[in-house]
Amino acid sequence: MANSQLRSDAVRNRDRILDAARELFASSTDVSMCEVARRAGVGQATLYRNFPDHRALTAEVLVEQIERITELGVERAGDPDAFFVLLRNLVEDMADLYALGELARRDACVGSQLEQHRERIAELMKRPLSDAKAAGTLRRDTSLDDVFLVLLMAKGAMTRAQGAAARGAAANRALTLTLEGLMPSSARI
Amino acid sequence: MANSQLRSDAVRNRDRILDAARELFASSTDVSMCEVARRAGVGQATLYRNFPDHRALTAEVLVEQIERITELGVERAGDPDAFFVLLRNLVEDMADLYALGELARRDACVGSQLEQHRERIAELMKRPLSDAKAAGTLRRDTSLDDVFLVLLMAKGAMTRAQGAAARGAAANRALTLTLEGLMPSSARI
DNA sequence: CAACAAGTGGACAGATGTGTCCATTTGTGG
DNA sequence: CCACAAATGGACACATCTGTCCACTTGTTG
Repeated sequence: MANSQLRSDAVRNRDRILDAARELFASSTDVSMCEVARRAGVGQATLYRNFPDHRALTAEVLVEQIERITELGVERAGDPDAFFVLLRNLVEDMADLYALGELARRDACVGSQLEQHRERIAELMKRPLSDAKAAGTLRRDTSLDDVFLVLLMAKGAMTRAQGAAARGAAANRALTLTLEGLMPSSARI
Repeated sequence: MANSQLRSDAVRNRDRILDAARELFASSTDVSMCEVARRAGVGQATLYRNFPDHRALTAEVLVEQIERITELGVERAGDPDAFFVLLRNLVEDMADLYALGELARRDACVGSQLEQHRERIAELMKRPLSDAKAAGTLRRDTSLDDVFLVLLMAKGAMTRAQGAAARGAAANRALTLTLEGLMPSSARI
């Protein structure tokens, strides 16, 4: 590990910084580096040596989130209704770290890091998507792009909700609407 | 009018400021007062006399948008498929002034002004909503809250789209998904 | 336990944004 | 056309955030 070259206190500080960042990013989009440092109980120099700028810190926390989500997903990969389970999981994870997605979008870390995110989710959902279509539980014209659209829609649904619980509820309702639709089947085109 | 008490050049400047604000707010969420003043070709003092702070300016532009949207809607009020037409209109309007919604959410102008917005849209959609349910073109368990959820979802769908056209497309796809659902009717619960 | 390099904290410079102030300009009513 | 109040513009004081620097502290290794 690269970590083994770090002094023990340096490792501890790095972890503290990431913890603080995770906590702060979860609830608010506008967090200054100064604030992160204070919350972590370290000086600014320490923060900036570990993460050269605001973007780098965001990226690191984002990557962690991605890892967690994809790991969680891989387990269900074979499952017949994996598509729906995974989708719900993704959406719920977003509810936990709502502000982070917001942050990632604003910072230009978006370019490299978020594309990676996208790629991994695409990889994760590909099989379940075609399985669900084959099983007849999903409309045949559903595309991978639609999956991302649904994620964004769920994210939008959380906008006005306060607190992780309310966000989760809103996201779930949004997902249900998207899956089942508002029109009765008899009125469909 | 309160305007009749203003000097003619003052009126002109006020309009210029609002024009500039509208233009800038349409494309970006992060606009400084300084920038608005420069774009409008007025000094900062002029800007600040008309709108005491950032919030006041946002609110004014927001109110204008609300007026336009609701007016547009009132015309179709009687129409049998008014619900769907209005929903699509609202969503498309949001695509035009995407950043403004974002701005409104961030500024605490949300409290009073955005609640008003909500109220007016609620008033506007109430009739069409129950008409559509009565006509059988809408699921009977659809609530007014769902309408707002759909708006937020459409807004979310626009997140990654660049340019008004792309945003419009994303929003429309989102609306279609929400109305028709991703599941084939045979697979519904 | 000593010596040294790795690591640290807080002060600081520079950039950017907000809102205020006042000397000067410009419409307007008589 | 004049006098005056309304309106203006840009400088400025104040706040906040970013990222750097350096004198000092602390872990580590022999």
